[in-house]
Amino acid sequence: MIKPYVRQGEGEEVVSPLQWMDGDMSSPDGEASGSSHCYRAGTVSQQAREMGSEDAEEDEDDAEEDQEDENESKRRGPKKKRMTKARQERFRARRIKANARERSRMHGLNDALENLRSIMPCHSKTQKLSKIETLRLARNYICALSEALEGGLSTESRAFMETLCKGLSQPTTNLVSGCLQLGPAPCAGMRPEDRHGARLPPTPLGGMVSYPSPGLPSPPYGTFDSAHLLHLRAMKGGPYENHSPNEYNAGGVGTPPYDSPPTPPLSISSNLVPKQEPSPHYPPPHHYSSSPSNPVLYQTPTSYDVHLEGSYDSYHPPHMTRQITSVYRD
DNA sequence: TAGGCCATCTGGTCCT
DNA sequence: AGGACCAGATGGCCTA
Repeated sequence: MIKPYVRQGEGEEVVSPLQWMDGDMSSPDGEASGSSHCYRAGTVSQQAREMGSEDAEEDEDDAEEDQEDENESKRRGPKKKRMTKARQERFRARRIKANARERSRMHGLNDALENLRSIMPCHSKTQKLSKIETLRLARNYICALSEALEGGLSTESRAFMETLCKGLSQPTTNLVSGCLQLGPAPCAGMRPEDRHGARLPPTPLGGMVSYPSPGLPSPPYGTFDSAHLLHLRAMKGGPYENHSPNEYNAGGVGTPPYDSPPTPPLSISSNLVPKQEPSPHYPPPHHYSSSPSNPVLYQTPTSYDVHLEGSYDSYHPPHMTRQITSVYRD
C-alpha cells in the first residue's frame, strides 16, 4: 500500500499527492503511481491530463479547442481561458498553497477542539472524545452549569450527569458516568425493567444517598476533573424538576431528542472523591445503535448492567482487554 | 468485514 | 488575485 503522505507528528515529511504527482509521476516511495494508488483517482488522472507534456498538450489543445469553440459558441458565460503551461503552473502552485493553508486551518481547528477537550469535566488521554462528542458534551456542560448557577441543579445530582450525557453516544455516556463514578445513564429507549439488578427506592435528587456496589472500583474511563465543579459546590442544589426532556433542542441545536426515563438511583456521592484504582476489565461492551435523528439510543441490557448494580468482579471480557489496558495506563 | 472517525485534497463561494 | 471557509470525496486506521 502506497501512502501518498503521512500524518504530521509521525516524524516524516508530509508529501502531498500534487507534489509527487509532479515530475516523473512516481510516488514518494518510488513506486509507479499508475494503478496502485491515486489519492483521488478521478481528480488525479484529470490533473495528469491537464498537466501532461507540452507537446501533447499543444496537439490536444488544438483539437479540443476546435470542439470547444463549437460548444463555446452555444455556451453562455465567460469563455474558459486556455490552460497554458504557465497558467497550469500557477494553478498548481496556488493549489499547493491552498492545501497547506487548509491543512493548517484544520490543525488550528483541531487545536481549539483539543483545548475544549482539556477543559471538559471528563478528560481521558487514551479514550479521546470524538469531535462531535466533544462538542455535544461541551454544550451539555454549559447547559448543566447554567442550570446549576440558576440554582436548579446540584452538581452532585444525577440530573446534572444526565444533563451532561444528553444526546451523547453510549460510550461517551459511559465515560462521563465513569468519571463521575456513576452507573451509566439509562438511555432513551431502554426500559427500566430491562435493567437488571435490585429495584431501589427513589432518592431525593441532589441528595447524597448512596447505593454503593460492594468493591466497585472506579472505571478507567478517564478522570473527572472535580476542580471544574468546586466553585459550584457552595451553591444551593435543588431538585431537578422543571427540566423537560427536549428543552435543549428547542433551538434546533443538534442534540437529538432525549426521553428521560425513570432513573434508578445510583451512587452519586463520589464525583469528587479521589480517583480510585480502576478495574482492568472495564467496561464491558454496550450495544448501541444510532440513527440520524437519534444517535444514542438503544442499549440492550448486558451483563454490564448486572455488574453495575451488583457485583461485576467476575466479568472479564477478553475482547476488551486491549482497550482497558490502554485506558488503564492513563 | 462493516461502520465510525479522521486527515487530507479539492472545487466552489464569498470577501477583501 | 488571493485568502478564508465550507462541504463533498476519498482512503487509512481502529474497533466490535
